[in-house]
Amino acid sequence: MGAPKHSPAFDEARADDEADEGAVMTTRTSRALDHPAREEIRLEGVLHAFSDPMRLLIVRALAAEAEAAQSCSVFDLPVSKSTLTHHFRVLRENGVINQIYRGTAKMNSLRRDDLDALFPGLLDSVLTAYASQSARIGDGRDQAAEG
Amino acid sequence: MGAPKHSPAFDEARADDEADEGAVMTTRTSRALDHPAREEIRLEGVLHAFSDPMRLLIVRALAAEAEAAQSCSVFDLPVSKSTLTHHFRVLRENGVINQIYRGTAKMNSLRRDDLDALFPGLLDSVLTAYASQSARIGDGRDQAAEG
DNA sequence: CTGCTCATACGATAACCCTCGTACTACGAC
DNA sequence: GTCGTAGTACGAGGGTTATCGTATGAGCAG
Repeated sequence: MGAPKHSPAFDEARADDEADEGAVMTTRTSRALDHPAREEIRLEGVLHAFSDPMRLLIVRALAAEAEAAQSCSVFDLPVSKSTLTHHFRVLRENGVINQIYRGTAKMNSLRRDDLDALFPGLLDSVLTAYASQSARIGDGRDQAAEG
Repeated sequence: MGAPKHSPAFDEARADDEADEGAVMTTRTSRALDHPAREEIRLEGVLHAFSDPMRLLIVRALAAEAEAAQSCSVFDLPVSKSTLTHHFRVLRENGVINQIYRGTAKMNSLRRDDLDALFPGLLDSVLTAYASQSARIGDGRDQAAEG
């Protein structure tokens, strides 16, 4: 699989678009994260990102709160923080999510516009399919009682 | 990936043909291949099966000739026979395709009914997305000349 | 400044995947 | 029976992934 390797190149901080009228504006989102451009997103990469149960969980949670980005820590997943960081990175590098720093937190949101533009219906199909499957067999979180 | 591990005692299908117990034997395809039942098909597995370029090629070819199953050898893929067998197995074990023996040949067909029933729209989304992406950047087969 | 929290980086480990070549079996034709 | 064709099994290689623990850096509250 020719997944994109981790490139050490970092873009300059161009996160100064949010004009802050507040008094406190010491430092805001100085670190930048590199996301693939819309044209760079590959179907295989997106499908690979979707093919992990943990990441499917994340995507579903993100889709449920599409209007508001969420920090990495609001997810109640049975993995360590390191693993979570890994999964978020996979999702970001494959163009599935957008991550921006906001103070110490990092807010995540689905790149719905890009995915819908590139692969119409795909994200919805996957989300619907996942919901349907979770209803059938549970998703390993709180559906443990199926007998 | 935490999805289905490969058990060491998995490939028992060939010895389990049970043809002697009054089987009708209308055809000589005594070798049986184990496919997951519809309820056994997992979304992660299907997405994983789709997340490989070679398998995407196979799925597209199968979808193009949906009415007729095709043997493994009609695919003109730049991989060895062993690798092809591997990919077909992944597709079969994840519920994407159906394989039946027909003499020395093995006919492959998409499990469209099952996939559509379980995950409505997913297969079409993937096929459409793949066609669209192939038109954009080529898939290494027939879109090589874009200039 | 010190401490705290969020998240990353860095190894490290174990498992997995894609690819291959070679040897083998199953089926049909001669 | 012998041969050829279609596909598998086995075992290996090289690379990737998922998971973890621990150490580190960035930002905020005292």
